[in-house]
Amino acid sequence: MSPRGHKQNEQMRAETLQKITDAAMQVFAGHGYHGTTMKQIAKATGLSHGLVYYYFPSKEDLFRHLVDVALDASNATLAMADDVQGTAWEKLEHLSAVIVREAFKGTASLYFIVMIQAMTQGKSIEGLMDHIQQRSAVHYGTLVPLVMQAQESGDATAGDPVVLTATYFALVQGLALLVSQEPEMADKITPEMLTNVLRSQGR
Amino acid sequence: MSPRGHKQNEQMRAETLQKITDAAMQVFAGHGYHGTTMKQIAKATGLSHGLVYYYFPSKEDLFRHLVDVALDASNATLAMADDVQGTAWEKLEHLSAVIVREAFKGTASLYFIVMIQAMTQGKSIEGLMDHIQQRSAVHYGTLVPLVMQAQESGDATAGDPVVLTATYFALVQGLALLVSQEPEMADKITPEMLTNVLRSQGR
DNA sequence: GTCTATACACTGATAGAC
DNA sequence: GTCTATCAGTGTATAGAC
Repeated sequence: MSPRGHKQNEQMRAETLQKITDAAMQVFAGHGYHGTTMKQIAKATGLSHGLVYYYFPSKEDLFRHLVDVALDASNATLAMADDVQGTAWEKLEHLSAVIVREAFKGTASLYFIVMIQAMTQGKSIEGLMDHIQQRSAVHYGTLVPLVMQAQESGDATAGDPVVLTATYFALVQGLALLVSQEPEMADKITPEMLTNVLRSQGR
Repeated sequence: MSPRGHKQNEQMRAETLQKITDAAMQVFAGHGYHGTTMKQIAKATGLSHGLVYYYFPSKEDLFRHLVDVALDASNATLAMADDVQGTAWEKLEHLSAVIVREAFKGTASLYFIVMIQAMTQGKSIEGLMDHIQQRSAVHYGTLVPLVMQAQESGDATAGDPVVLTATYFALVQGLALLVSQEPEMADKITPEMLTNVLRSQGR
């Protein structure tokens, strides 16, 4: 095999992997973990049933992969918020703007649904809940300090910053769920609606 | 059979029905619709597998029943908010207080999870989504007018009242999801956190 | 009303041809 | 790498005894 042949193979493999990931995200988001069959996923990719097992050893592994994809995306978005310049409050405003602009539309919106699926039916999947909890801790690690800074400057409302951050996440997830039911809502959500849960009265 | 015998039978029947409903709510909330087996439910009630089918013709019907129980509870809570005296804003504050006090603890918290299950994996259940959408419309019917009044008096923030109401519901659902993952959060949620999404700045 | 036993369909996963 | 054929296990639902 020539090096080029190798590279082509690897690229093909990556493409197929991506195709399976996308299709699986779509199907899982619609029917949940247990409600989704490997045949459905295979059909959605246009590939054969057995081939999916060639890329993922089991349905469970495939689902775990999707959860990690979703968590990676969340991490990336949160990390980005820290990179922009400005006060803590401005960073939070920017984060909210990015979420409203990107997270509720297209494929990204499915990430939230799959995460909710995992949270509400992941009991049967060994260690999944713990995995999510651990990786979610990273989210709090980046957002809580920002909220605390915003509290010190008087922009954010008082109270336990961890609870406040959790509320912010809760609203984002709730809105994602709403949009999944009524897609036309996606365009009506504004960044202010997100920041309002953090905002101190009188500002 | 004497009339008394009849009554006793009916009461027994009602009790068994309630027992199945409660157990099913618990199990479905933990594993989702497809992830739950009728055997699990039977085991949770302590009754036999076949008996559950004597009360509910199918797993689907049982699940539909649970969804309706949850929707009834939501309706009752919202209707109660309208009954208290005071301004529209005070009614909303009262509603938030009731939700925080009751909805996130005990059995009531399972209602939210089952509703979320239904929304995120109900595609396979014929007509369920439409049913939910229709009954949810009633929720909006009672809450939107309240929000509009609160906007006119300047208590609630401006913007499409329907979207604002949807955001309120989204936060409640998101918080219910949060509490299901971290029960200790239940005691840290305050009514103000709910009303904040509606509150106009400067009040 | 309640239980046990069973029929039947489906799904996750594997084996082996190409 | 990709496909088809197949198996073992499980789940819904029913039948029939008590």
